[in-house]
Amino acid sequence: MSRPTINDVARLAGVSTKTVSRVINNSPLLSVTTRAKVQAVIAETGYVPDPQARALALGRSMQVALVHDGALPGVIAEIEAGLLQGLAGSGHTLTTIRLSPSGGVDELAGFLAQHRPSGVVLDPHLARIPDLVAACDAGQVKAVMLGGEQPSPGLIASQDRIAMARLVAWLVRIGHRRIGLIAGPDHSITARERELGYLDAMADHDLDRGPSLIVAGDNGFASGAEGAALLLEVSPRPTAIIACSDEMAAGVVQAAARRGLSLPDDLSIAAFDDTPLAAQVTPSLTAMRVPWAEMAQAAAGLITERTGHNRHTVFVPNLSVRESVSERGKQAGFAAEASSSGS
Amino acid sequence: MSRPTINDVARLAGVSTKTVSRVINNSPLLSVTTRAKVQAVIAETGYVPDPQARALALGRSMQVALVHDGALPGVIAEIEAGLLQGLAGSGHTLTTIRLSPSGGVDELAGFLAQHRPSGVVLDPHLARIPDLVAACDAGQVKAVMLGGEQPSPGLIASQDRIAMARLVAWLVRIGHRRIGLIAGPDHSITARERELGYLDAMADHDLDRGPSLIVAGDNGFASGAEGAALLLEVSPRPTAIIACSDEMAAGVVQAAARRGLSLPDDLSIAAFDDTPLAAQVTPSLTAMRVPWAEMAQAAAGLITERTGHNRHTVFVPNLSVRESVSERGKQAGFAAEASSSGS
DNA sequence: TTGTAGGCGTTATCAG
DNA sequence: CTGATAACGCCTACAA
Repeated sequence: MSRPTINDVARLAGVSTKTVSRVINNSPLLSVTTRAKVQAVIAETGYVPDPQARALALGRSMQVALVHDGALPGVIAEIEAGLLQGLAGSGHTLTTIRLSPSGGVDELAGFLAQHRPSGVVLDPHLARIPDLVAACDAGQVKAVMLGGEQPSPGLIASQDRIAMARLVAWLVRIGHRRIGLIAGPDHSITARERELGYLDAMADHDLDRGPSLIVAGDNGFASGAEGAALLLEVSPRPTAIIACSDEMAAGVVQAAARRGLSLPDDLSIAAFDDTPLAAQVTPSLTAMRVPWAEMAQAAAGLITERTGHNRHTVFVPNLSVRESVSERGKQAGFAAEASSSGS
Repeated sequence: MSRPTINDVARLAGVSTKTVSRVINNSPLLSVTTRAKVQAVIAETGYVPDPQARALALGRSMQVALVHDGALPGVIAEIEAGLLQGLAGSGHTLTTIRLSPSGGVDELAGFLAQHRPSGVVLDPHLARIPDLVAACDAGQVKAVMLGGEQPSPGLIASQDRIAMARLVAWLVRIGHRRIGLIAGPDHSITARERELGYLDAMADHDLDRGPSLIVAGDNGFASGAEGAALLLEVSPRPTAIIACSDEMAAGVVQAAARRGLSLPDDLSIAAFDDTPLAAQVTPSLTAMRVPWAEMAQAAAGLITERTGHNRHTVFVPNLSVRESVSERGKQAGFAAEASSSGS
């Protein structure tokens, strides 16, 4: 026979379909005996509710949508992995949709209206986040945003600003004074916070944070290389460059190497995010690790859970020390030890 | 009012719902006038069919599932991008599911039975591909496999074996004789073909292809580094190493750099796949470019199309020349070099 | 605590 | 060519 339906189960268990339905949905008002009886039949028959039928009746499909625009594939991959793990066993399915860089709002609204997912996870680097969140609210869909400092409902926060300040402080402590920054795109919330963290810390330490030390990037590899070319021209030359993404940092490495600099002795490089890429370039990158996968997993929980338990939704990045940063001042003999090595 | 349904459209157009249904599904037997009339109403009302209801009635949901096991994230990202593009505008949605490395067959079968996607795309590096394909067939779901030499229905082929042979031939032409290989995992079809291509070409050129020149990897970064460590011990030392994935090649770079080798002068490195990673390590990797995104797009077409037009489904990789390979002088002194730079 | 009737939006069947 | 009518599998009223 084909797949059993709820009616088959009901018949076999000698109850009504609604009772079976209640068992499936963990309705609290059910006698222990009927529940057990029904569950036995379910187990026997291998019955699984049909998501399509449920979606039709409910007006809501059991899928969560990951929305991104194709930027920072490494971060997206981490998020996807985290979501997949967080969703496993919840009966939810992961659907990925890619917004065209422009006019994504209508696309998203259309998708929501048509597919009515139970939740949406927004890539932290997405432009126009506020509009997108609004679209989700309008569509009665739980939206979860990843990244951002302020803990708020529907936000899995990461303290990037504080983390960046700590990174700078650490560089200062090991002797760096001229520290350049390759920032991310303005529209990215996390990119802005990282830049603010840099400014905070440079001010705290009373260091030069003039515009010549800050160049704009778009989080991509090429813009990292271009940014490095710019920063390596300023004089006095920075002894360290922080890039706001792993890809840009990889670009800095390549640009520096092509100019004949020896890394990390002539230039220290620090990255942010710490996706697998950070450990895979040479020299491996010291990077602030943003736990994207864990954050995504938490996001999955937020969407899945019936209760709006806003438990542990603030994450704090921590430093992965690798090879790309060296001490400054004394002799650069202290080869950085790989405290945490990637896969 | 809420979203218009097919009935609203029917009423407004003064026809039956079935007629509207026929319009939506491009049924050939429809008078031009009624079709036009209905389409006008559809345009006015902004009617969009409900995928859930359609899925329930059809017993098949308009989604295609990308199945992978988490290995080679770079390749998966490319495939995902290609699918997203190929699916755009087709009304299909992309669902990603991750199989646990073991026992994935049951997982997949369960998913198919429950969600009845219109198609499944299988990651080329997945173990147990045959079982998975069988599961798809059993579930009446179109399965498309990416990679593999033999063009066959449901296969988007890539001539990896030939491409690898060409890569080797090219290395030989520019002076390399001792060429090591870091192979991929046995269970991967593409990995096997790449290894065969290497053996073909080495035999053609009558070069040493003894077991000491071939080490097994798992496509991951770490295994590339480990493989390199092994290959750099054999004597005479290889002047070039081919890694069967970008990640492994990146590992070779790191391992070589840590031993103080200068790249590409002391060692040439070639990669396979040519995901973004290949261009982002330093030195940038010369790599055989496998057009995963295009292949995935073709896969999407195969699933989407009503007709089984097996058009252009064989792809051929081509070489991206970058920095990691250098010509080898005719004054072949591998022996001298091997002894001079032994760790 | 459990059952009955009806509807969610679409498609297929089978007449006209 | 077109249109009633019955599924598809589940869920939410409303009763009992």
